[in-house]
Amino acid sequence: MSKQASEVAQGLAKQKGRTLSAIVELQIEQDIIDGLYRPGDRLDEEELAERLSTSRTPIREALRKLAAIDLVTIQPRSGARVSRPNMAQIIELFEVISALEGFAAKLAATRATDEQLAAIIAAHDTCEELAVSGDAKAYFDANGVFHRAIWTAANNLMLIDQITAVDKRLAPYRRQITFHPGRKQDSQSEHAQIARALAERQPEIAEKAMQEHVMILSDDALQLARDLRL
Amino acid sequence: MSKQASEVAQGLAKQKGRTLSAIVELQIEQDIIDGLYRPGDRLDEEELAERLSTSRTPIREALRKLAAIDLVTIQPRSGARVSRPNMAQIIELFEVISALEGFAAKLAATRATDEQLAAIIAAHDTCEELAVSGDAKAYFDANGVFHRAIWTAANNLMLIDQITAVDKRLAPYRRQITFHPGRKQDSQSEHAQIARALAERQPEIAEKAMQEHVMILSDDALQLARDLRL
DNA sequence: TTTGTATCTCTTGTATACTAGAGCTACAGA
DNA sequence: TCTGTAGCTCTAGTATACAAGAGATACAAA
Repeated sequence: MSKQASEVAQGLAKQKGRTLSAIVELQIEQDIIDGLYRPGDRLDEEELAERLSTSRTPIREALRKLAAIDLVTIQPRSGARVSRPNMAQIIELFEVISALEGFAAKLAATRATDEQLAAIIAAHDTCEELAVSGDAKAYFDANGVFHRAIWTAANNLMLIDQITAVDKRLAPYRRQITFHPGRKQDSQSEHAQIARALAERQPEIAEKAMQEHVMILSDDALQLARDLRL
Repeated sequence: MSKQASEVAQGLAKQKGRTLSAIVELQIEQDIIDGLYRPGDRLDEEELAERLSTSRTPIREALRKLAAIDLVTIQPRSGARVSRPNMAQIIELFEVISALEGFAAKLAATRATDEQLAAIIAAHDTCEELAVSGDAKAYFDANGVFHRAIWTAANNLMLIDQITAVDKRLAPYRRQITFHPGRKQDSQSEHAQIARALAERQPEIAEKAMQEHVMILSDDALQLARDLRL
């Protein structure tokens, strides 16, 4: 885990106007989302401090912030670990995000500007191409763009914050899902249904379609979590 | 602001198994929710440290955590203030919480145990009594109990976390709403509608009723925010 | 009077030193 | 061998010292 991260860390040019604490926070968060640190991994303060060439103070502040959004779990006098939700909690998180993303789709159906709608369609088209030709990683990224385009079209920044927060916690599990064979095709037809509902400005249909789309991911994620012996 | 808080702070018996940092966090959070610190108020580290009889370190960690959940806003090298969402953001937050609480009601309609349903009805009855006889503060608290009973009946802990997080941010605005004359009666009939839908196990109706109930609060909160010249 | 700038102050950001509790280790007794 | 406990070690929690940037202040020039 240390080699690659270390190099990334060295590349951290001291950014202006940002505190070390904030830079460290972003770095650790990204490492967790990227899977460099996996759920359950210990996050030793001194080790991190050395790796990121700072004192423990900014590390501690960063860990506290990550703990506040539940990406990290701190046991008093024992230390920080990457949070490892159990199966029940993963299901619950997917339920929450399905509700939030469903709501986003519902709002988007009535509020999306023409440009925002166009962006959604464009993202959908990209997914379509990559579903056939591209590699799994590319499709995963394109999928993210599609979803975020819908969040944006809801025109509610607080909602985006909220979805993003939950999304981060699910990242370690959600990441691998689209790699499953056959899933891409299914996902595409679901996306198509959602995109159509949005284009036709049908809030209820868009909401329901999105909710179901997300909950199907939940099943896959659970399978994955099971494979990882959670 | 300092007098009352100071006394509260002195009352902080050093709790076992809890870090100072955690105690301080809870204290500041409660002070914000209680309205002791109002949106926009400056949170001076040294002043807080003296008030709570600690060094700056636990204060800083607490403030960082509160900033992570957006209850506090930190401007680098300038300090922390109680977050002050603008009107648009308040509306957005109410939209988000209406979606989440609506979802909770929907889940509760199918998942609530008999005991949980009984608790909801009981809370509703308490509200009913207080709407007629009690003071505003008592009604506000009972209202909270009613809502939380529904969150609980959704049987999804992550959802509760999420709702709670948003609820905290709205606390300064939501707090005064039930004080408005006449609102209590309206609120009660809405509660009755929700309770009935839950008892009859009708998810869609419960969801819609809850969503509307919350969005009506939004209007009141906005009026309040306007009065406070936000 | 106003505006620009230099300096100074005051708070925050970071590092380091010190304290203390959790959990491991090793040894003694059953 | 197993179990309980003493103590030891190692990391986290807290305090304090030091650095640095933002914003205030005061003065000079237009």
